[in-house]
Amino acid sequence: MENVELAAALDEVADLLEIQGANPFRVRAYRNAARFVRGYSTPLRKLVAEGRDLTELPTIGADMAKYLAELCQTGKLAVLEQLRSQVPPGLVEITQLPGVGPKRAQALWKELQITDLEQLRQAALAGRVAALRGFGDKTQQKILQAIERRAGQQKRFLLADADQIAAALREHMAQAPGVDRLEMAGSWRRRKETVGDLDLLVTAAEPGPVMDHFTRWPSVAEVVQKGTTRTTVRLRSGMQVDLRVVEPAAFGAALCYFTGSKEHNIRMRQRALERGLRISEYGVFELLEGEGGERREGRRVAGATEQEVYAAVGLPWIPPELREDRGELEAAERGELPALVELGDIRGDLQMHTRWSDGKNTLAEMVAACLARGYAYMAVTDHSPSLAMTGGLDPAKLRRQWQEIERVAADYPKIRILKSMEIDIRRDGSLDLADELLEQLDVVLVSIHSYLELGMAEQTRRVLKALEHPRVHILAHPTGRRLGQREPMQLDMDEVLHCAREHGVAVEANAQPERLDLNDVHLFRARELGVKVVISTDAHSTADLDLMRYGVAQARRAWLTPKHVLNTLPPGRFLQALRRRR
DNA sequence: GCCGTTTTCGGCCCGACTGTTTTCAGTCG
Repeated sequence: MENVELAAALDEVADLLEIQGANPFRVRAYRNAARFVRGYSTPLRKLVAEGRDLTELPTIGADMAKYLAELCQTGKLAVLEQLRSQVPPGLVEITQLPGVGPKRAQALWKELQITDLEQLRQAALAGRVAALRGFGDKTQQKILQAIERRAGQQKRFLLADADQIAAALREHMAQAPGVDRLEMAGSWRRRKETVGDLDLLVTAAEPGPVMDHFTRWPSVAEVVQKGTTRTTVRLRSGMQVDLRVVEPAAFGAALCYFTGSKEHNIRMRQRALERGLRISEYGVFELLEGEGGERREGRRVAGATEQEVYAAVGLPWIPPELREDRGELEAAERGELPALVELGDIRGDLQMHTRWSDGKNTLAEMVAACLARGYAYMAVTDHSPSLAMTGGLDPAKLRRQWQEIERVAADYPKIRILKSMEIDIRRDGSLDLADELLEQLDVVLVSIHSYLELGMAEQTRRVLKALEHPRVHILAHPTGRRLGQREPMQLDMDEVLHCAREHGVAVEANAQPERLDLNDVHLFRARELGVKVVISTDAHSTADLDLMRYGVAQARRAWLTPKHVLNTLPPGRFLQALRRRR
């Protein structure tokens, strides 16, 4: 059982306990554990198999350790089975409706015997929901609307799509009356692979006109709520946007607060309390002891900038990509925050396609585009023959491509064009190109495009076999996932990463917005194990070369510095490092 | 249920908005 599955089980326990009305702190304990497990880079099943003491991990106490071991060893969790028999699982879906939380879900269940969305819809249509205590006509109406459009509203957006909406929003809001500063916060700023909503933060003398300007944006489909400090709208695209207006003296505190993550903020506030301070979106305040021992807020000691807020609790500024409570506060405390890799550090792109296979641009166009981006080298990685539908290159065609590479190279002496190929890993783990040709390539990139649904054992063996081939340099988009479209392959990633390290093979951080493969958690694990990483765009056009920033963003979320990323090296050292096998 | 130079009990982050209420609970981020 993989970490994400363990986390899902713990989250479901939390959901069901919450509907039961359990102690909220107990519920939180399950959620904290689930969140930790989901983001933890080492598979817990391995630690369990080794008999390690899981209670040494944060958020895991005696009970959680027992449950995790049970899940790893049996695939089941008795506590969860029991809860499912006590609480109808359909209620969980009901709590996911906006405006319906555990309390109302429980009322619907106990008072009206409602256990799923369809029953709720019927009850609401019949007007029985509005009659419940704590509900009313408006709530009933909202519930109905939420059920009707449920499919559209749950989705998360690819980071690249969110970027487009964010840019348009920024342009509109920059023209709002009296707007001074304007920043996008939230998971967008932390560069998460998908974004659920956008948080826009502005400073303005008067909030009213700014809120009005915001709700008049043509892309707005519905104003969800509107106040003097916060307004929420839903766009025609389905994206929800929150606008907050704050005073300049609180801008940094608000930016921290709305950037999150929630867990990072909680740790920051706890840290503040330990120092006799209180952090809110309005600033960092002294806490004074009142007459009766109660604590009241004193003067504001920080708030205008993020740097100030962190400094107030004795920390350096922490890059947004790290704010996930994955050890960044501790690292900041020790003065060991990583100097994260930046787009400008990248010296070459190592996966791209041309018209020789399924790319849209010619080789010469791709070379000129790479040069324009300041790269010192690039790898031309058209597909191998078995991917017929992409126009994969057979040996004869490959040799003709080499001739063209040599011709084009003569015209572009400032960039090194590396002969390469994205070679398909066949079902049995063998490679879709003869050894004799592999030997003539500068860079050998391998990846899987077929039989994605094999079981974990077989799929893992297949990849390991490919990595053991002495000519292989890079494993591209290792899990094959496509966000929102295709689940990752069943793959024992820890085995794969260990094997990659053993054989000196680099793993790719594919920058395609719907791939981002490996993801941040796997890249973090690669870094821990000392596996080499390359960041590549997998470009199919010159424009795609600009996707590099999405790969870099995920690498940053994985704490990678330039020294972890091979394609930050100059050409000579890059090739040396790439070919160093162990 | 977790956690501890405020340790084995008693805490556990903070504020805005809405709707249903007559002073606040529920939900959300």
